[in-house]
Amino acid sequence: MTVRNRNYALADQLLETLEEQGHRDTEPRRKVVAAIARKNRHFTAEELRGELPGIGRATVYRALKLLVQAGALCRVMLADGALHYQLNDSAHHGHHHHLLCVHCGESEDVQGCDIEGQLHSLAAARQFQITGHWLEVYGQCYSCADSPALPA
Amino acid sequence: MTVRNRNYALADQLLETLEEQGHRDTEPRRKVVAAIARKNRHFTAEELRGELPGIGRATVYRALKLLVQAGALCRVMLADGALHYQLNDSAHHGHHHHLLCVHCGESEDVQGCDIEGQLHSLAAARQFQITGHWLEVYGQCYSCADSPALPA
DNA sequence: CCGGCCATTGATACCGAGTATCAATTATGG
DNA sequence: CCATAATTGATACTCGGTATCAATGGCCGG
Repeated sequence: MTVRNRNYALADQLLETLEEQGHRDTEPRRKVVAAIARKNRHFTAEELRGELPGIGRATVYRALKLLVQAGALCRVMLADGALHYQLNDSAHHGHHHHLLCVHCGESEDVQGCDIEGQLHSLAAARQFQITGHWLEVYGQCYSCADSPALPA
Repeated sequence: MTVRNRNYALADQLLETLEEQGHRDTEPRRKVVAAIARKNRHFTAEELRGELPGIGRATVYRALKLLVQAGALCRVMLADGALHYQLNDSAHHGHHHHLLCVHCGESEDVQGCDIEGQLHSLAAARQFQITGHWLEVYGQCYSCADSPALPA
């Protein structure tokens, strides 16, 4: 499949997700979703908005919110505290974490970790009932590990 | 020790921390630090600022930044994404996590967890070199567990 | 196929959390 | 006590996000 086709397919899939949630298929929404589908990395709201001149600010933010709620996008917090959005590949729609490369910005998903279990036993000792958690992991990915490191 | 005295002592301690880092002992700084010392829970920057009329906005934010850098304060992210500040009790100046009660807002520190170890072995398999992480845990504390639960 | 209802849009304004700038002030060391 | 350097606070700006509200336009039922 060509890149062009993959993006089209992804955009359609995202739109479909929104429709399943009872949201309408509108022109501005199509454009936002298409721009997101073109992304191969996490991005900020403003970055996305910059690629969508003519589309209202609120519309972009609303679309992002809906897609996060639908589980198609997730928010990732970078090491510097910046909040980015990232497409959830369809296999990872559920709860998962990220290994974020502070060097190249790449991110890998992590699912098979039993942090949950560990947290629960820890919390049990304090009679604290865990309902959720947020975890981001920062470091260097395989391809960046050899490269000259970032200044400490 | 009375509450008043405890707060004074804490405020002095915070000021001292700043001086150790080479920062000056100024009137506005004293006031900011005193307001922080009065807090027994995490707070937002604007909340703090509201308690300091007459002190410039930038000054409040600058003081917060310095105290975070000095390790006397830490930033905690609430379940709703709001960023708060919290006094580090002197025993927990190093890296630690929080059990945040979404009901009463109380927070407990966690240190003795070996999430690190777990993350490292996980990352090793992917040849990812971890340099840091960010974790917040949400739930209900002991005293809130019996109380009528929040609407799901 | 059409009309109406209601979701959606986008402009505007607002908020919270910061940061940059810069002239005026002030703490502090010599 | 003076000079230097840090600090202050006003202002303005950024970024991320939400509230409002009149105007638009998708969609469904007739």
